Amino acid sequence: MGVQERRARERAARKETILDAARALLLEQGFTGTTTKQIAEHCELSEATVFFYFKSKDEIFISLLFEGIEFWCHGLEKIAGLDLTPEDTLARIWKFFGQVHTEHPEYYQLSAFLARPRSTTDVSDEVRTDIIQLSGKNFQKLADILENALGKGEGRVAADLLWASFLGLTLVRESRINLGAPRHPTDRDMNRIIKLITHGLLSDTNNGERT
Amino acid sequence: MGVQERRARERAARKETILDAARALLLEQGFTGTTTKQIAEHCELSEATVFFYFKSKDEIFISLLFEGIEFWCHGLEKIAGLDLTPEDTLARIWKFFGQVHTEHPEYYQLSAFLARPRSTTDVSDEVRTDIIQLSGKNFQKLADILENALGKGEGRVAADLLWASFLGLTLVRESRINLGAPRHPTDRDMNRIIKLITHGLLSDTNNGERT
Amino acid sequence: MGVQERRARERAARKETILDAARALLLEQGFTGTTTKQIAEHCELSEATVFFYFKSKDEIFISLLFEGIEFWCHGLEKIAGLDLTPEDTLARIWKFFGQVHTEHPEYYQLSAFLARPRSTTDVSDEVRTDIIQLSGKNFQKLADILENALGKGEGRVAADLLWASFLGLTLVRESRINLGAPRHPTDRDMNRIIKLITHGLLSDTNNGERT
Amino acid sequence: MGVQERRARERAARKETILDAARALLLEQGFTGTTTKQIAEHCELSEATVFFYFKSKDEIFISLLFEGIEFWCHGLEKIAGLDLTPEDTLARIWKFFGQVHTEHPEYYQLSAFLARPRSTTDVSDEVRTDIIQLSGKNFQKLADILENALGKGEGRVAADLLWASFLGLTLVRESRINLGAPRHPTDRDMNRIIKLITHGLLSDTNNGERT
DNA sequence: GATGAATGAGTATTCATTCAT
DNA sequence: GATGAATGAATACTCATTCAT
Repeated sequence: MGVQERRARERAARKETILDAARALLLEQGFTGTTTKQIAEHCELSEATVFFYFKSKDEIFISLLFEGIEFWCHGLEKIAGLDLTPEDTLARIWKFFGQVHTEHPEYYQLSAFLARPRSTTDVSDEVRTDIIQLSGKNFQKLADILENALGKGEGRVAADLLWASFLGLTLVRESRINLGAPRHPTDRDMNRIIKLITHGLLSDTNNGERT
Repeated sequence: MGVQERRARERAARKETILDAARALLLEQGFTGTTTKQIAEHCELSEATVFFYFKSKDEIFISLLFEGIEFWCHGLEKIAGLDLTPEDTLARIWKFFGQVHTEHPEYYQLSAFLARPRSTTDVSDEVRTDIIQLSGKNFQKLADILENALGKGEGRVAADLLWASFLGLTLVRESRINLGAPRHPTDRDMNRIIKLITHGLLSDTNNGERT
Repeated sequence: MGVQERRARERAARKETILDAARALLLEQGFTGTTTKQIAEHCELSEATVFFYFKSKDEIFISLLFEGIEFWCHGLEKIAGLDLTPEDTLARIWKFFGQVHTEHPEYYQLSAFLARPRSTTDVSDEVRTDIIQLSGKNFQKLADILENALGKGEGRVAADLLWASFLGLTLVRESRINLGAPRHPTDRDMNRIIKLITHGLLSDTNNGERT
Repeated sequence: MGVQERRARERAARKETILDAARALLLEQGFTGTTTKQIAEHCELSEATVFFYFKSKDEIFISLLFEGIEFWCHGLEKIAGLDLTPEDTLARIWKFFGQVHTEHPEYYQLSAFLARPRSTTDVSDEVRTDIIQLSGKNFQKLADILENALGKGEGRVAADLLWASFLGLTLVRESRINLGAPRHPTDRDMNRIIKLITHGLLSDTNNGERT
């Protein structure tokens, strides 16, 4: 028994090692830009061993994605359980986004991977459905939290705004050549921005459907 | 002379054809995912001809980037020349972002391309500097426009917020599998969001440096 | 024009070079045993060049097969046009089988290739249908020739017997380790055998359906 | 001792399991087309275990071959012991060939395997010699039986003819795409053919060495 | 005995790029 | 100018085999 347990633990550890390598490389080079050889070298294993643990390159990145989705799920559940003022709720969410970015920085890139249109070895429909469903649930949870905090049926739009802003800022911040600002947004900038958004969301009394 | 002129025109036209093909493919498949063969087929030329007009694959995408930067430059200059209320300025900028996305949708993707760290045929330092400088100027122009409209030294932060929000929303909107919301933000959502941002930026009186 | 013609000729010649290499290797090592690298080395081209002329490994071997089928077709047509005694007809056919074996010795092996059950990049249904149809026509032609010579509705069975005997003898003759006889059948043996078969077919008066 | 015996029996049984799997796969996919992983999966063992019982992939197929050779040997001895008319002898041999094909259908394919010229882990010379010797003995036995039945020094040629015809017919019959006849030879066809051959062999009075 | 893990050497195929015509 | 032909270096993935437990 002890043997089997240890084996399972070791196996899990190796898998995680491989995922860590893939994560790092994905961030720097994107999906097509990352090769299985690089991944293997990065974790000092032979390519064949990588394929012993994962059936294909795709499977590696899908595993990464599921890890990210789960991280989201836990984080949002924790926030939902807290009892905070609207302002603090927004701040807390923003902070959580930062954590996602710290611990699963590849999460943003993965959407690009899944967006590939006609790739050959494409993700199976089953997996695709799982991803969509789980992601959808996560987003709904975020919208619910915001709806609770803000009321006014703005939860969904607020979720869009927060999530997209953070995503955009993150991308800008990470790219080595900044196509926009001559310096990347700092943490202070980020704080300033969430305050502006908060302000917009909270003081927004006279909204409505005047498209 | 007339002959030379015509030649130059034809040459420019051919180059544009190639760039159009590259643009379309870049959007669907990313930089590493797009092959020179695909580009050649897409514009019904031989690969060798593509390489006659552009020294390398990288050069094609860099040209694309410069086109985008120029588009930005013109657009922002036009906006700077207008005399609008703060609210309308924000709306106008948001609308312009939409135009960038319509006519140079690849612009967002290109940052990923430039972010590659150790690519072999890497962009020359000279080119890199050009890109940074021109992009920086553009961003500064945006910040100036916003500073004029809002005052309070918030131009730079406002520029970050607007640009990042739009970038994030765009990415979310374009990805085929939505990792966030179960449905992609609509134009209506986009409008709603710029209103929220506007609100935040304009009514934000008691801001300051209380991180 | 001259240029294009020459190009076409050169192209055809190169293709034939590759096919020759493939033919030789197929005979020695079978389909899965023959690698594209070997083929390339054998005709002193790079692997990439081989793939420039043929879309895939499969395509190479299918081309080989079609060459063989065509060779059959021509040969049988010629025989059908002759006016020979039954005995000479059989001898002529047997001799033709020998020619097939000399000039397209791989033809026999190719059936094994096509027999592969669940191969991934399998032959397209279209191609498969072509092969079956053309081969079937060839066989029918053989059966017709034999029916003309022998009468008695034995054409089909005679065709089976001749063809299978020759195929079997050829395989036995080519294998390096003989699983049967301690020496391989010689040309003299082959002649002796066709005489025996001829005898059986011609003197066979009291046949019938007494299974 | 009882323990040792049981062990030996179990060991033999395991080996046979592996050989059965290899046999089945060999038939469908050929030697190079069959992988040790497939063999292991087919008999629900780990690959490592397969390699515990057999030193190499080659050894597995060689064992298969020796089984076939032994089957031949027993079968021919039995026939040699019978006292039959020439006609019945031929029929009996033909029937035996059918049994070989039923119980050791891979036997035919194995010649191809052994024919490989420069395979890396090639069969040792010792083994090769064994195979040749044993096969040779078998064939000689067949020739002797036929010589006894037919006289006239035709035993060897008759053996060639019978064996090759059957081999050829079998191959044609098994291939999924028939390169020859539009339908595969049936049992009835097979019977018809042995009658023709019999006829040829028995009534052949005026033969001789007039090549 | 049995097996999970590990790997060096392949395996078909693709890619960006060059060059002679 | 334009292109068919050619290729070295990759690229994802497989294979037979070994070894520690």
